[in-house]
Amino acid sequence: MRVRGALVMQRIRSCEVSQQIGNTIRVQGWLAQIRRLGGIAFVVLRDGWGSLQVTADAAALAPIERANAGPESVLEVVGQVQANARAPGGFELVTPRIEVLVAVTEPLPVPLGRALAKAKPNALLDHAPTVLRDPTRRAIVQLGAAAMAGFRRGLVARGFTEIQTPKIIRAASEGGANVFALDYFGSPATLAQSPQLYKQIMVGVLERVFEVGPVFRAEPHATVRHLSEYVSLDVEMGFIEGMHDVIAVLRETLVEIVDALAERSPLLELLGAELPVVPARLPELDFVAAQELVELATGERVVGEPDLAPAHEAWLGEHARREHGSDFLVVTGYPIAKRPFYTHPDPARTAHTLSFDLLFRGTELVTGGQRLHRYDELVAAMTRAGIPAEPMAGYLEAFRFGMPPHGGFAIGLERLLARLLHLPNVRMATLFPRDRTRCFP
RNA sequence: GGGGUGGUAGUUAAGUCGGUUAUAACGCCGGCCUGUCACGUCGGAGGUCGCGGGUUCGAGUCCCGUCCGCCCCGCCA
Repeated sequence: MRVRGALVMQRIRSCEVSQQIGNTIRVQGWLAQIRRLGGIAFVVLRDGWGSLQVTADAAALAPIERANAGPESVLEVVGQVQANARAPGGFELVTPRIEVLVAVTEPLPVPLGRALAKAKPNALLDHAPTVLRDPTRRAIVQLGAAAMAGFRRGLVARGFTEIQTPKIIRAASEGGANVFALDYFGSPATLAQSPQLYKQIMVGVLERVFEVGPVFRAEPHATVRHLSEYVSLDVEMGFIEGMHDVIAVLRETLVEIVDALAERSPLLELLGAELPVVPARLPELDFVAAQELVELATGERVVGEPDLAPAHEAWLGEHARREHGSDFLVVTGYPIAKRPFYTHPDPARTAHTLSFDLLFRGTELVTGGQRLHRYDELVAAMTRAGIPAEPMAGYLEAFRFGMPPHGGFAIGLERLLARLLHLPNVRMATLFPRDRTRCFP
């Protein structure tokens, strides 16, 4: 191994350095910080996997001084890995030879590090391209990746096939006018609010399917739990006996997600996250019973209302914590008036449905349920909802030619992360959030 | 769409009853410091107080208008 000459040393990633004790290695990354103590200085080098302390004397820092290289400059360092109990992680790079690959000479718009915790959300989002480099911000991204990996792993193990459905579609998938319209070669089209209709069609093909992908909502809401574009973790499965088969898969999927997150415990610790325990059976509450509980506790008149208000969901979240020791609560049997046309009514009480919401720490995280699968019933439901059949011809074709009893659910990824990590705003769980007033960076 | 609230240095905030040169912390720059890991310490630079108009001897502060953001509700994951 030679530092100079025809042989180029292999680049070592920060996460591999602990296996290189005693070796002279080459590392590359960003200058996170220099702590100067006079004759000795500690250079913190960050790469895509973590960070590494480089211990340098004044002479070794000369290239940085010459280039006037400030925070976020891109560096290459060749040095020897030395075990040292005084170094973070128990090792450091000594006798370094530092080369400045890209010198950054202006201060960051939002300094990384401890100041970040106090910055306003807007400043963080405006400067996401650099702010995301902060270890706490990128940990959120990494945990999101882990959650998606757990979701996929669990479903694949249960015989589900991952699909990708179109995001440019003819008609609104959920009904309602809150869709983004776009020009499709001169014809009107919209961005998909949900893969709902397509994943149902695919139940007729593969029985069990799932999708990880973006959905688009043009609702003019402005709250800490809404985005105009978010990632939906969608599941749909055929040949169910009833809604509880769907809830069972949801529970198992949550276990898989939590397990995958648990494998990233350093990231969880960095963010102070507490993983929820998924109970052996998710606590369930009927919609009307939930309303009665809220009414009894708060004195507000809520029985008879078609939906639960966010404040009531928060109360129910605390109720689940108190009574069941659970961060999760399944609310079943929502009124049919507030559910989309494809929702299966409850045969025992037709004003209610075989559908459910999953509350996670008091926030609506999942919606799911059993769907209508008989063609005639579906057409009747569409007629009642005032949905024209013509744009839905493809959807209806699947049902005309035999669909089994089926159901599914969708998890909002950013909401999961926001509640998991106690983020004040769902926007903080997104790389580049889109909302009513933000379409940049 | 309705309601509430805010805009002061790169970032976060203070600024009293309208009164002299608009403060502080972090960040940035410079000095000192050989085991830091929120390093410490001394000094320095950095401002169209969102914008426009008005009241006043005098406006960050009061009034009117305007722009932009944030939070809540409706709706939703």
